[in-house]
Amino acid sequence: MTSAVYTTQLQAGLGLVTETKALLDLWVPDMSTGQLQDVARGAGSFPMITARRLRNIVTECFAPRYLVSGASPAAHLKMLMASVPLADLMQLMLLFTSRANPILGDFVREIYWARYAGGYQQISNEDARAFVERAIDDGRTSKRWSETTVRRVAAYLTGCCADYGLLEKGLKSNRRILPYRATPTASAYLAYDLHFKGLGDNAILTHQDWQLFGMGREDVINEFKRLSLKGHVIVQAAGDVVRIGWKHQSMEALCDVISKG
DNA sequence: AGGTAGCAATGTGGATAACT
DNA sequence: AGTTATCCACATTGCTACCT
Repeated sequence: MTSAVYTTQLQAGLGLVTETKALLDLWVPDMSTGQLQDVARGAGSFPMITARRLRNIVTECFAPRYLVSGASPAAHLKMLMASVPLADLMQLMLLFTSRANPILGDFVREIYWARYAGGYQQISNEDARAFVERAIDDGRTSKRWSETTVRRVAAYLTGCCADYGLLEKGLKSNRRILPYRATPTASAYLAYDLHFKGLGDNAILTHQDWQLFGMGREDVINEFKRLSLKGHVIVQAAGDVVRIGWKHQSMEALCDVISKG
C-alpha cells in the first residue's frame, strides 16, 4: 500500500495513550526532544521508568508520531485534549502512529479491515505474523528480520491495535475484533488535515488514511455529509463530481471549534 | 569520536499447563 | 488443591553498523 520501508520502531512502545497525554501536558511549542525528556523527568510524571526508557518513548515514539510537520500533531492534540473524549483522541493517535509506522497502517488497512468486512470475530498474532512474513518476502524491510523479531513485531501490531481500541485488550495472542468507527471529530480532523496539505477534493475522498477507519470513497462522501450537518463543510455532489466547501480557515480554527462544540 | 537507527537480548511478572 | 514449570507479552537495556 505505502512504499515506505517497514521498521521495528513499534518495539519502542505501542499505543502509549496515557504516556502521550502526559507528555502533551508538558510539551510546549519549539521544545526539543531533549528538553521534553528533561521536563518529564523533572516533573516526576514518569516515576516508574528509567531515563533510558523515557528516551525511547520520547525519541522513538512521541517525536516520530507527534513532532513531525512542525509539531502540528502535538499542538492540535494539546488543543483538543481537555474537552474531547479519549476515544476520539485515540483515533487521532492511530492516524499519527500509522503515518510514523507504515507497517501498522498497512496492517490495519489490509488485515484488520479485511477481517472485519469478512465477518471474522478475531485476529490472532499468527495472522499478524503471516502478514509480517509476507511483507519481508515482498522486500518491505531493509533486511530479513530474525525469527524473534518477526514474532515480536507481529505481537506489537495486534497489541497496538488493542491500545487504540480496534481489538480487545489484555495479554492475548488471539484478540476479538471490536466495533470501530471514525468519530466526527476524527473525520473532521482528517478531512481538514488533508485539505490543508494541499490535496484536491477528489484526492481527499480516496486518500488511504480513511482506510485506517475502514472507509472507502463512498463512505467518505457519506461522512462529509454528516460533517456538513455539523457545519464543518458544505458538500455539493452532482453525479460523480463532489465539491467541498471548506468552512474553517486553519487547523487551529477547526480545533478551536471542535473543542468548544 | 560521537550520535543514531535498527535490531537483538535480557528482565519481569502474569497466566496457564503440568505435575504431585 | 497446591506447587512447579513453561510460555508469553511487554518493558528495558544492549549491541552494532553506519553516518556525521
